[in-house]
Amino acid sequence: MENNNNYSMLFPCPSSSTSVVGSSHNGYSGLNNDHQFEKRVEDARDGILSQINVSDNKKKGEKKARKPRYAFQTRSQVDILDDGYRWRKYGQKAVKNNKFPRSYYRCTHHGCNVKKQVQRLTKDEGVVVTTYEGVHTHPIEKTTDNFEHILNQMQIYTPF
DNA sequence: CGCTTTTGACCAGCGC
DNA sequence: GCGCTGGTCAAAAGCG
Repeated sequence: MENNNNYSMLFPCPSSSTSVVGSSHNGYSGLNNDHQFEKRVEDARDGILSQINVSDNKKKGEKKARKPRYAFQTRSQVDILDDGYRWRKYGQKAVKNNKFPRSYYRCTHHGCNVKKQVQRLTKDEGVVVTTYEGVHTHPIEKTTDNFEHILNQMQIYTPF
């Protein structure tokens, strides 16, 4: 992963968080290929979940099939990190530990019930924690061009 | 006209 | 048993 501090012109969106997912959807094709990346992210999820964990089953002694959760921290000015899929915001809640509200997004796919939640750190506004829930079973219909740029501006922290 | 976003309320689960 | 936090859904408004 390359740590590029340049992320100013990467996002074509002006400043609103609505136009990104609504009118112009960018594309990519990396997440599915970055299994190793997800693995690390999965590990990091545990640590992050300690803060945002709610009612989900624990890691041990679970009988039911838990949905894969991938959490990663991203350095971005914008909360909305377009990964190529269409996301519909279905809720927003504020967490006590964070002064910033957490946004809940859901994939608007037909049968694709992938959920995504974005949370910012109170300490560092520039750090955005994105947690993906579920796996996309639908191919991406867009180009990787934009996501490649986004990846460059993404600094994945793997302290574990 | 369609789609997405927004805010509030409700429900569920867990803790004490 | 009650309270609290977190999560989800619902209805309405705005924008493209």
